[in-house]
Amino acid sequence: MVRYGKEHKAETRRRIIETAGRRFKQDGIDGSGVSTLMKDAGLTNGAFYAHFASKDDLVATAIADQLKAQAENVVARAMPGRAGIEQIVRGYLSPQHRDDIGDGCPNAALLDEIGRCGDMTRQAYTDGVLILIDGIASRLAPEDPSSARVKALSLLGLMAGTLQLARALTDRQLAHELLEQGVVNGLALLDAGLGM
Amino acid sequence: MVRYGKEHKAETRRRIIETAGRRFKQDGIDGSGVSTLMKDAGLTNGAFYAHFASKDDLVATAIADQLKAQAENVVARAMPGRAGIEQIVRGYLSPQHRDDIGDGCPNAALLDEIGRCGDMTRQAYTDGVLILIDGIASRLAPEDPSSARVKALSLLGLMAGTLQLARALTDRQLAHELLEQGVVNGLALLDAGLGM
DNA sequence: TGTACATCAGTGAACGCGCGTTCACTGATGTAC
DNA sequence: TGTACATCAGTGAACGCGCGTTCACTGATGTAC
Repeated sequence: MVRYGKEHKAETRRRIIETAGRRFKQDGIDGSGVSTLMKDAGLTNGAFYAHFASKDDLVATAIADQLKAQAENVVARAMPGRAGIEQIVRGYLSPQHRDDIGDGCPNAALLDEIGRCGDMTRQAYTDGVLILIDGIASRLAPEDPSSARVKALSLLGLMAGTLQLARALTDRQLAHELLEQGVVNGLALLDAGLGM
Repeated sequence: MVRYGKEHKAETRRRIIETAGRRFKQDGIDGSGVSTLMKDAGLTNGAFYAHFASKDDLVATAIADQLKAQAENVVARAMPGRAGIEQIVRGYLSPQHRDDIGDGCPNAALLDEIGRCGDMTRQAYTDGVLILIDGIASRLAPEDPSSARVKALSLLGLMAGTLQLARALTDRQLAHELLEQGVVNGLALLDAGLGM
């Protein structure tokens, strides 16, 4: 059953990182045990430490991976220019995204837990979020993306907080209205930047 | 040592709820064990179930209490009218609030974890957040507060997400710029509502 | 080509520990007579 | 006023369980001769 070679091991590691990313988003970091994470990847708990130094190591790695995937699959694939950001905002603050935590944004799923993590994880998060943000900033100000970094970051904060709030509310109708208001707010934030 | 009477027991219960609220915000819900929560209140673990049916029961109670306290101590005590909201936004998105999680906003500290909780806790949260929000809405539109509910809710989402993001970043300078941009965004959101 | 050995990804049981919860008990307070 | 008993807030040990982590072992694959 067990195949051999560096290639195979790297593939297994990748599988653990991806399934763990999904599990963390669904059940939280503290809510996901090593045995469960390994079972998700089709392995037993003992193999974990051949791939990662500790659970913290996996947490940092999985968060970095989630942000990278988001930059590549969501931000980079959106329509070019400002229209792309509008597309991103509408997709982010949609009922589908609200109801699909496992495939959704790691910021919305984990931000407050990340804030409680150690330096290593928070550094991995910071590096990852900057990559994500630069994709948005380069659409906001193509000639000078770094000037738009903070604005892009604040847009992410708005979106993540709004989605978290929509997920926490038991009143579906109110949550829906909140998401619509969030789109309005997000787009207004963009327009305020045209003269920057 | 142990005093007697319904009065005393209610006082003890109150102390548990308050210290637990602080501990949850600092270490997370999953990160706070019953023994630790009771030790915080100066008691031993065994007494817990004389006050609460389960940990979930305390979680729901503490979250409701936190939101009520925020409505009373922050929102209700701010300056009257729109100036009060501006005061709230600036205080919320300040470095002091970023660095004081224990005394800070329960939304910023716990929102994504609340989203993963059961119906009972999320219902308690929803009820509590509506009280908090109504205090803001009645400043936004004194003649018809319910029309401004969603807008007030979206302002809370913006503020909570921005503060979480500022807490998660290891780059203090960037976090500071984010908070300042968050204030700009929050105030712009208010102004967009004047013609409503 | 065949055989002996080295490599190593993954298994599964075990470690000490803290979790949420239960319960027999303590001892101070309040009540009855 | 004094004594006997009832009440009950809180103690602290114990329950089964899952946590993160360790490690002796398995068995398929690759290498040497």
